[in-house]
Amino acid sequence: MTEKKVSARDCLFKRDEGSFKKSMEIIEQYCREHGLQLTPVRKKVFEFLLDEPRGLGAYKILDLLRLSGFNSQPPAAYRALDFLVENGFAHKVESQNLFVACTKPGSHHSPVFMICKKCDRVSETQSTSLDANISDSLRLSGFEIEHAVIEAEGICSVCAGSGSS
Amino acid sequence: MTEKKVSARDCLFKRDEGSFKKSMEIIEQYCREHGLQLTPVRKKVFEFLLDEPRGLGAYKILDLLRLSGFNSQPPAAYRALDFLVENGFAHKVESQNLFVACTKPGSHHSPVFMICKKCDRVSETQSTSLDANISDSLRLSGFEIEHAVIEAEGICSVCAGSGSS
DNA sequence: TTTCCTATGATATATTATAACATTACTCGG
DNA sequence: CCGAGTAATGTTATAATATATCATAGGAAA
Repeated sequence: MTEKKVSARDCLFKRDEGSFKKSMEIIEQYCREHGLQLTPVRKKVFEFLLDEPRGLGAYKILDLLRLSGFNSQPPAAYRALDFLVENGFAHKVESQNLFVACTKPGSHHSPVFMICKKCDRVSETQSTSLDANISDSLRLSGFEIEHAVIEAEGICSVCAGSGSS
Repeated sequence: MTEKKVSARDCLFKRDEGSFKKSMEIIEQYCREHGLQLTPVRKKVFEFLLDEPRGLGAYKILDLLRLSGFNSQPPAAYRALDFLVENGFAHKVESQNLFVACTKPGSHHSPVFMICKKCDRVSETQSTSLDANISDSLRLSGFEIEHAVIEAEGICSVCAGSGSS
């Protein structure tokens, strides 16, 4: 299992500074406009998520909080994540019990994820048409969708291209 | 939360005997043909799943096994579930940590679920076109799908029709 | 019979998540 | 300033979900 994957080191990468800063600024503005409190813990957790394209488990986030001086307990991490998820700043990847930063923070939507089995990167697509298609299909059967979980596991284009099957 | 849902009693229902028997016969035959051992525990777990349209958690299954005289421990339930899932007789509903019987046992596929928030029933759609659509959409972005998790939460047609919003 | 393989038993523990109640900090009306 | 109300966080405990590990049993095959 570990053998099939590239190392964490190989895979870990930072978003370019611009993208990172932009996401943070977007949610800061969104919070100001909507009267939401982007407290230090919440902001820190969002930073962690922005910084890890493979997503983070709640307890990994808890570790990171502690490393940042937050002497937190599990509920602190889950509360921050609840806040971020409820307000559309982050998503939970249900099939992996991971949390990821949203690529369109503040816009409430049902995300579509692609999870690479080789590098573990979680990519959120912008495919609203896909989302709409699913809604339409199920609505035809009389089902009213409130929320959809769509998570594809496979090999991302980068890993497929690298040929090191 | 409990208030919004119909009672377990109201929602619980048995599949008609014919459907139940048919699913069991299908997997029995499939196992014979493929040299798979449908052991008593595995068969019992599949029966439980067939009997519960709302899906069952692993520990609920463990309870049921014990009530059936199986003095089992957690690994026994998970092993039986692994067998059923691996062979396409059951699915895991990732967003709910539940297991359900497959409506097309033995045919390996990525299921599409509709989960009703009112009655908790989990329905698997037969929409291969939808599945194909998702594959196509993501493949366009260079992602090779191996497995897709598609789970819609909302209100089923029965509950929507009953009007007791 | 011995070996091998598959399944199960049994014990322990890891991982993920929440309940419940206490405390802090800030706002707002008085 | 004071006190009430609210939102967030602290704190402790525990629930719920899942797996690692090693032991045992039982049948098939050499």
